[in-house]
Amino acid sequence: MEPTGKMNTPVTNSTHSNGNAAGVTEKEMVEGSKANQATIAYRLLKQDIINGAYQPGDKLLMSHLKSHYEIGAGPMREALSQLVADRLVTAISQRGFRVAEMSEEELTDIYDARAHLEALITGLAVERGDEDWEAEVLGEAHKLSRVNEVNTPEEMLQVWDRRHKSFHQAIVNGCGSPKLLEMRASLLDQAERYRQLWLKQTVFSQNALEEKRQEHAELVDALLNRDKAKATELMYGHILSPIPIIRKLLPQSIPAN
Amino acid sequence: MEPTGKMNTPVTNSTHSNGNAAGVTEKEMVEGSKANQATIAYRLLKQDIINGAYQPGDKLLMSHLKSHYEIGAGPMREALSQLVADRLVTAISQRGFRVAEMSEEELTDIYDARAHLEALITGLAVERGDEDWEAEVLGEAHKLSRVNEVNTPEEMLQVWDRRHKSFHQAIVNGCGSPKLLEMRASLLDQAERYRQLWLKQTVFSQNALEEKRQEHAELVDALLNRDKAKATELMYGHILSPIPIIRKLLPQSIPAN
DNA sequence: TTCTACAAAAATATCTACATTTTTTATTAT
DNA sequence: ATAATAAAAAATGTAGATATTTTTGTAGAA
Repeated sequence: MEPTGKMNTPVTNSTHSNGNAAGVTEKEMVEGSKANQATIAYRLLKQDIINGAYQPGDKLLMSHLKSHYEIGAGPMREALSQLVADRLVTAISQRGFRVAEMSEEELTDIYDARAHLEALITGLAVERGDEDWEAEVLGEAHKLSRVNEVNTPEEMLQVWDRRHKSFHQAIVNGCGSPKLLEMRASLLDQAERYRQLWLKQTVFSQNALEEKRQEHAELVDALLNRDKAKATELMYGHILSPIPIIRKLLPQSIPAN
Repeated sequence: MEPTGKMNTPVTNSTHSNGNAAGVTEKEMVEGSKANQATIAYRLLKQDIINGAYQPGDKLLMSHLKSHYEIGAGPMREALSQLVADRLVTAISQRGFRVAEMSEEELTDIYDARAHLEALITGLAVERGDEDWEAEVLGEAHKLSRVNEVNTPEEMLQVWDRRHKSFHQAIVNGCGSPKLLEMRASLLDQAERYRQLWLKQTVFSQNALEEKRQEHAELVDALLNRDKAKATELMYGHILSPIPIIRKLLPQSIPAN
């Protein structure tokens, strides 16, 4: 099956004019710049899978990947194995790689896990967050509430999504645990394809947007009042709320080629 | 620096006489057998890192890895990237791979995250576990309490560790969330090098062993009584308890070569 | 001397092109 | 239809080429 929709195209190693004026250490410079082929492939492919350029279950033919991304088989395999670890791709030895399937079962599990984890982390943030954390949360909440003066619907979607993510990120950043944040990030990546389905429904409905605004306001209120019980409960519900919408939109798994 | 201690040696593809008598589907057979080179490398290297065959910070020279595990650079890179995802290895582009450092900071973070997560999962298990779950927990608890009639100290260590792990696994299996279990497993892998330090101290001290027995008994009691609050609290404390011991044993990070 | 800057050499990491193995598809005979 | 076989496609692995980093050595300046 041919991939659908717009897809990433490899950039001929964006010269990335590393305006290295001064005050940048050797290490910082190097780490920021030239990634290896495997890393490039990983990023492009991950984006394309999340954005739906490939369908769940699609076979990821090495010949196609090589020519499309202009990357050799070795680095491409490296990228693919990483995506397997991320659960966005599945592999069977000697039979190659496929885009991970989506299912109602997985939807339920991911969101259940996310809700519990995000609630846990939020509770810790309430206990551990300092004034800077409060300020960040408030600031991001404000920016999110002001996503109106935007141009196209497409832009609206992207801006709202970006700020919504930042808002939640600001909240959880207070938890003080890098490991919990890593796990949360991983789960969020796994949820991303499902989230995309919900996003369109929500951002383009004044009703839904207003509802979210309300939830966020209550959340901020509980957070700043350091009401742990209320904050965790609100967060739990907030994360679970998209499930019914997504369930309706979930593509029926057609036995992919 | 030369790797220390006993280390895995590649097996010349264990012919693995696949006694495929009957009733085994094609798929089941294939998936169980021949893993590719990258997978083999991943398993061996992961074991060696966890078992301390390499020191934290050790450089993982491609030339050494290739010759020692008798695996080419391509598959080896694939394995290494996966270990980077597991946080057991770090990578810097064009400068290769190193065994991840260990630190008191990370110890604290991992155990904090583990304690919260295991408590969360235990709470869910109490709510969601069925009779089979109860039976499994009870059974594993019993087997763990009977780790006496063993031979060598080395065997004692291994048997106790294995059964202790199974006991905890039986508990969390009741939570009903594959994703939460995955995250827990990942965190457990990351904790493993720290746990090993604690294990020797515990298994070879009658005092410590008795204490653990006590904790486990209380835990089982709370679980079977479906006392969620008590079970989660006990579990939280149980997971955190090794920290002081490990902290003392933690090797001082010597700037590795 | 002692330090610094530079250049060359060596070591290392990474990638590519091709060889090999395995699976899948097509074809033919039963 | 079914099973066996051959051909094609695909996945995986290897060896060697290329690019990058690190080390070493040297000459000049302080």
